Amino acid sequence: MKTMKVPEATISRLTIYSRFLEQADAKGILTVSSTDIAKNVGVTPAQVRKDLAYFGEFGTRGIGYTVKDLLKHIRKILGLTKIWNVALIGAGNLGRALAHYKGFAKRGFEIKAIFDVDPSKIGSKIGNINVYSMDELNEKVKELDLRLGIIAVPAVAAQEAAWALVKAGIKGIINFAPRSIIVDENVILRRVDLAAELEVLTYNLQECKIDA
Amino acid sequence: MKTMKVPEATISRLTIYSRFLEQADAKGILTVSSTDIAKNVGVTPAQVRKDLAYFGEFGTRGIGYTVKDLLKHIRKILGLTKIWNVALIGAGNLGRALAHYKGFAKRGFEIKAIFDVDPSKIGSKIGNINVYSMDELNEKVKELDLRLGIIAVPAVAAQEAAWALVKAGIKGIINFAPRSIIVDENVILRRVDLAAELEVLTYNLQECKIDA
DNA sequence: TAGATTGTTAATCGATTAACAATC
DNA sequence: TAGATTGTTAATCGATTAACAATC
Repeated sequence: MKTMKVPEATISRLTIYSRFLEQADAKGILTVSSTDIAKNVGVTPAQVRKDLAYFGEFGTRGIGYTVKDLLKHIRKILGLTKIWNVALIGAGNLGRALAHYKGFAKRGFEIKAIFDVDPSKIGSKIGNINVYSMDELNEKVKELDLRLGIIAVPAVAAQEAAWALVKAGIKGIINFAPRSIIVDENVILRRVDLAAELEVLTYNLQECKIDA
Repeated sequence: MKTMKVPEATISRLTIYSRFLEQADAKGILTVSSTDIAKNVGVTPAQVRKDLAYFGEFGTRGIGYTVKDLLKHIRKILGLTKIWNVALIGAGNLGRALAHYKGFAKRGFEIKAIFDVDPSKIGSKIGNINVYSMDELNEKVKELDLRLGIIAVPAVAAQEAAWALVKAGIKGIINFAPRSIIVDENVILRRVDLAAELEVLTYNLQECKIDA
């Protein structure tokens, strides 16, 4: 293994491999080959081995990978060995759903506080998470050790929410609002545009004339 | 313009460009340059022009692009000139949120029916959308002209939901469950893994030692 | 040992960027 | 005309794939 720049796509795939490994582990499978992983997640075996090779040698030639070991290594690589506390901005429909979503906690992400500008929501609870005023963001980030931010506000409010998060010291943000936002360059920003996913489908469907 | 394979990434960027153009149009801006677009969405101007060049010549040298025209062209390219009816599988928290999410309807995607296996949910409504039994999927797909499917069920049920959608004739599917699924090769499948997005953040945060 | 599978290199493939003639 | 900006080509960059020696 030589140290070199790891493609972003490799990181995304590592999370996908880890999903498969969790399933395999749950089924009691002890060992998997790169081909097993590849078949399940829809990539080539070479791709799997290359992705892992950026970080070390985790397998045994002739045998494959020990499921539990590889899972542990990938979790370490992704920084998932501890709990990450999350600030959620926006207590609307999407925000409420994300607050309830079990998949986060299952992977070590805990939404510890929700923030909104709507006075009728401030002071309420979603599940057992408090909804605070945006004015309390700085304070709560420190108090609750919030490290990540999720923006689930309307498009017009997205940039402001991002600035507030950055100002409060949050270094990793996911933006669910359908608008491009900018942040300091030492902050990691990812965009999830739900409608955009559907739009890629419609492009492909009409392209293939399936729909003509 | 020569006809050649269009990268998937180009399609995703077109949706992002269209978001910016909508904002610009709302502000009354008549013309934008590739540099304007690029700055806003975080790519290079050459990238913008290349992406558009796959589909035609939409600009005027020395001037730029007419906002309304370019928006219309991109919508046409993406197949957004008509309404797409959507089947949503799963009436849990995530499903409920997606059912309420305004961003879909705003872009011509209408969730017309929700399906679940839970008898306590079947027959109820989420917003004004009926929740049906999975047994009714085939029938409703025809009756309501459903073209796209969204899978928002637990991981263990995802593959079964996918098969049901494919069997019902759905040709484009978005999978929100954190599990890889397979579909017929004439079906377009996209995966949205919410926790995976956070995991890419945590990788980057520990990588940069911001967090050491 | 023979069969299987890794880790790694080199070759291929594809996407992005830079540059510039065309032209408004 | 001079300045601006497109459309497009060629060059660069990066990621994927194929192949195979290493080795269990």
